[in-house]
Amino acid sequence: MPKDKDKQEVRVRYAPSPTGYPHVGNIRTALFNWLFARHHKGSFIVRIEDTDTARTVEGAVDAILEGLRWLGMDWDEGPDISGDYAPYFQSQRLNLYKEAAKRLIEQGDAYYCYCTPERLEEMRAEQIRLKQPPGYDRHCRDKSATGSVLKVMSGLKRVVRFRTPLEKQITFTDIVRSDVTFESSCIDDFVLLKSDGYPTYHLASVVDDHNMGISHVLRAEEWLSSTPRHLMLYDALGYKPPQFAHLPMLLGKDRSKLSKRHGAVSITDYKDQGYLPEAMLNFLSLLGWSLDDKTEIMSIQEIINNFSLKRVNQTAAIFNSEKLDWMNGVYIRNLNPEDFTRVSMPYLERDLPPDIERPLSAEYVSRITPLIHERVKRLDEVAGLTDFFFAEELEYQPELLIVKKMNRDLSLNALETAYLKLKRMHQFDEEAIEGVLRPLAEELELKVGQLFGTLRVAITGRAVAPPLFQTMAVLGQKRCVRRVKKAINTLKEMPETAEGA
RNA sequence: GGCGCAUUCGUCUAGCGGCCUAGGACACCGCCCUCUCAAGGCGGAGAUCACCGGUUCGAAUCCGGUAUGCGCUACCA
Repeated sequence: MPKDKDKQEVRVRYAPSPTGYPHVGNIRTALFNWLFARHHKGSFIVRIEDTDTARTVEGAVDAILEGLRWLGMDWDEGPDISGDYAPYFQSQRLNLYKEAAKRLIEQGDAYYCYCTPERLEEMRAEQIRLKQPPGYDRHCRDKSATGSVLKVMSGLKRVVRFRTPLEKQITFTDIVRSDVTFESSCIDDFVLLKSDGYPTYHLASVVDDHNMGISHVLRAEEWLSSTPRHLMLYDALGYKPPQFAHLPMLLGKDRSKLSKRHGAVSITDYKDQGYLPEAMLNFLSLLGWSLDDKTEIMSIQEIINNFSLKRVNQTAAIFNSEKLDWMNGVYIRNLNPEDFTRVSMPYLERDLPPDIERPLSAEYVSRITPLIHERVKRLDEVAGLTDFFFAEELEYQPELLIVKKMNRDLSLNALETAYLKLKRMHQFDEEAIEGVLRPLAEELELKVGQLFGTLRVAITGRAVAPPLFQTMAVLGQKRCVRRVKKAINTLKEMPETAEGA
């Protein structure tokens, strides 16, 4: 047989359930599916698994799609754009599942179960008490169907359960974990159709993956133990199963499943904190996958070109945001000045104190942002790093004005001398300022660090700030002179014996 | 409890029988650069490759067991 015969088109799917925010672990799964599809020039499909009516959250679908869009992941078929296998909401495909369930019942591979939740709970409690493996006791498995007509007529709720083969070995080859074997004797008669008419994940995903022509199922490792159930369903339904690849999970710092108490877990949180989508995508791609032993910073295209399930590892990874911060800094520094200003703007508008006039001047901002560009790891730091450029008046912590190896009088003298010099300047650009201040240090017999440090506090109100001369040039002569004056006054109000911080 | 998967520096990872006295990156420490902070450069510390046996001339790499972690064991996905 020619090789190409069994080479099928790659069709993968991301199948989130809209029960909350788009979790990064979940998004990482979406990413691997997307990378796999794009690498193989296949299709990436988004399918909404809204079969749990109780847990469905309003707006969750939009948030999920928004997360994908933000990262630049596009889909070929999905809830908003439809496609050849529409609809892409499972809640709109109920007939398909019902038909499948009906067929299984007729074939004898499934049956109605009338056990009440109360009975099931009691049964489970008893099993746990007796240290038996919990699971459905197959109470309704071999009940004749004749009695059920009466039960249905009397309004009794029922579910459809799979008639799990009692003794069967299920072996499959997982792309990332190779051969895995399960005994069907350890699997109970799981529910296929719930009493509300909705399918469980097991039935719905099998029916849809088959109907939508999915070639590879790439999902998190937590699904590994469910795979034999799915395989039995494929078998009973006469479907050819797809290939499976179970991806390593994402864990929190304490090695437990990543959740809200570990901090930000929603992809939207990362956007809000000022991570660039390219950095986020690069970082996420490296959680469980690697190109080689050294390459880390890669463009989306490079990742797509090189992505392979062969290089996906089997170990769960701890989501470590320190490294993300570093990587985001790299991406920020790689931005050209215009782009950095552009991406910073929304964060400035959002984070600067409310008393600062809006909208911000784009021209003014574009003169400030280059001064902090290489210092930023996250865009939500930008406002805190630059607020003194926008404030009219500064409030000083007096002790900051006395830098190390200085005292009150020395500082006062330095500032007063500088004040006079600055006031008299005709040109106020970076070179001119440096031309005045550098000789001044010598004149005052101070180290440049002492003079510039003192001035830095006077000009910015803080001990750590962007380079002095550039900062002053952006602020302008008037404001600089005014601030130095205020610093002088602040120092004068201090007792003569005052010490620096 | 049962079943399954996993186990290399604190973290992300490279490694697929000899290239490993285990490589890279983040974080950390030191030095250089320097007006502070960053960025950058250089250097350092950090992993008896979970443990115990076996196979082999030779094992992080193959096999078995143990331990630990994680997952599943719902009318949740």
